[in-house]
Amino acid sequence: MNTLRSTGPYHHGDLRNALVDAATALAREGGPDAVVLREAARRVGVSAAAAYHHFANREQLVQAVKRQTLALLGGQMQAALDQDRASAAPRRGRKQPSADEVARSRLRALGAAYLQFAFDEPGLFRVTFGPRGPWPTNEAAAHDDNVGPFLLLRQVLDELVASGVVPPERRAGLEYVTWAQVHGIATLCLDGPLARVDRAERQATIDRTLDTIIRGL
Amino acid sequence: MNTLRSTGPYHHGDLRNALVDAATALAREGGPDAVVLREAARRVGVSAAAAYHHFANREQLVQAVKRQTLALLGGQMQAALDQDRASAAPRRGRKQPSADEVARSRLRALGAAYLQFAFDEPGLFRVTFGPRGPWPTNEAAAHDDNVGPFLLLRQVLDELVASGVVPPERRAGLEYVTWAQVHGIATLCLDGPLARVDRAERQATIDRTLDTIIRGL
DNA sequence: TGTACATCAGTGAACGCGCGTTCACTGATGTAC
DNA sequence: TGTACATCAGTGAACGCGCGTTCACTGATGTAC
Repeated sequence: MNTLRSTGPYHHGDLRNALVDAATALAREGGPDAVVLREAARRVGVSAAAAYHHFANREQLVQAVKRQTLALLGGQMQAALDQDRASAAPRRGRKQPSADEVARSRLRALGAAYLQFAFDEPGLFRVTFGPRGPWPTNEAAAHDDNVGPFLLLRQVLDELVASGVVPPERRAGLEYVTWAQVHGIATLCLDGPLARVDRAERQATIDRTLDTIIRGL
Repeated sequence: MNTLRSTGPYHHGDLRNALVDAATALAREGGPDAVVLREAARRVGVSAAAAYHHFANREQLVQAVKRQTLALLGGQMQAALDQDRASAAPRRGRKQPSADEVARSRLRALGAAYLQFAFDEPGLFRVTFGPRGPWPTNEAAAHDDNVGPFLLLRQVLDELVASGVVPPERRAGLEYVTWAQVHGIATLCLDGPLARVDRAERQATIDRTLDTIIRGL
């Protein structure tokens, strides 16, 4: 057992990020109501007042958590797309999938990744897509190779048009229609009537929803 | 100006309902965080402690608001169905719509009514379908001629099967798929990226969503 | 018809809580000269 | 290389708030006899 380090250096050095991480952990553990500025400061080992050198108020801290969460979600959606591409790569003994099959598969992968995130991280999901404060924008969450969830969806929908699955005249606003479908089922599963059904039935409903999204294109 | 009635009768007579109504008004005005037991008591003109003769705790009061809201929603959905039936009634100079057209129209009316309710009553909607506490059950909200939103949806989906629009093998779980679609777009419009777009664009997205629901059947 | 009494539905004061935020302050850091 | 000083990033204590809930109580009601 080591000695407790009761005091660190006077200046933290990266307090802003530390607070966002602590607040994110709170959101993860307990959802919107659990994101408490004082508790985040406590976890970092700093006075509550110190937070006000980095955030104007609690709401700004929460917004930072939302942005971080959206970036995380974007990463997982990108990873799902990458994996989908890898598993569709030509191998001997398997026929090449057609362009429209590929595009459909990518949209499904995107939706499945969104739902997987909701189930893996219900607290973060509820904070990010809850009724309090604006939802984080794709632009705010995107950086480096992470282009953000919304742009990924946009790209895949464009592929669906290019491959002839979606008639161009139906392309407008399709981001929102598809997002709503997948978001709605996430909500029903997390907080609604599907929250208490068993895994298998829930998965069946999810599959049916993804089928319906594809069919509705 | 009349004299202020500073004191009423000692016994209220219908305090439980009065508290639920006051709490519903709070929900309507300010959403989940605004449903404050003390304030509901204040509005009714009664001590906060009196509420505890009718509710075990705040959560029970909120649940009552949710039930009342679901009943209200059910009423409006029923009204929308009635009106749809009336407007589809045979008149001279108009051809009789086919059974599958009728069924589709009814589903659309149901979805439109759900969305209209969300926009008319965002506070109630957020309380009822929010992440805190279970969603009210159809059974709890149904009474008298009000059969509840979920049962209405079920009935209309059955009509879609009967009229051949929906293949029977696709009927299972369809309540949740369609509910999710319409609920998702409500969420995006109320709290999400569509909250800040103008009415026309929002309406266009709603129409596209309803089209997509019908097409996806 | 009258009365004792159990029960019901209120009161008002208080408790304990933990939050967000502000304040006057101080220790640490870095830069101009 | 040293030093004065502005600035930055912390501290700890306090404020004010309003909430949910509990407590001992009292006024009103209805029922048994």
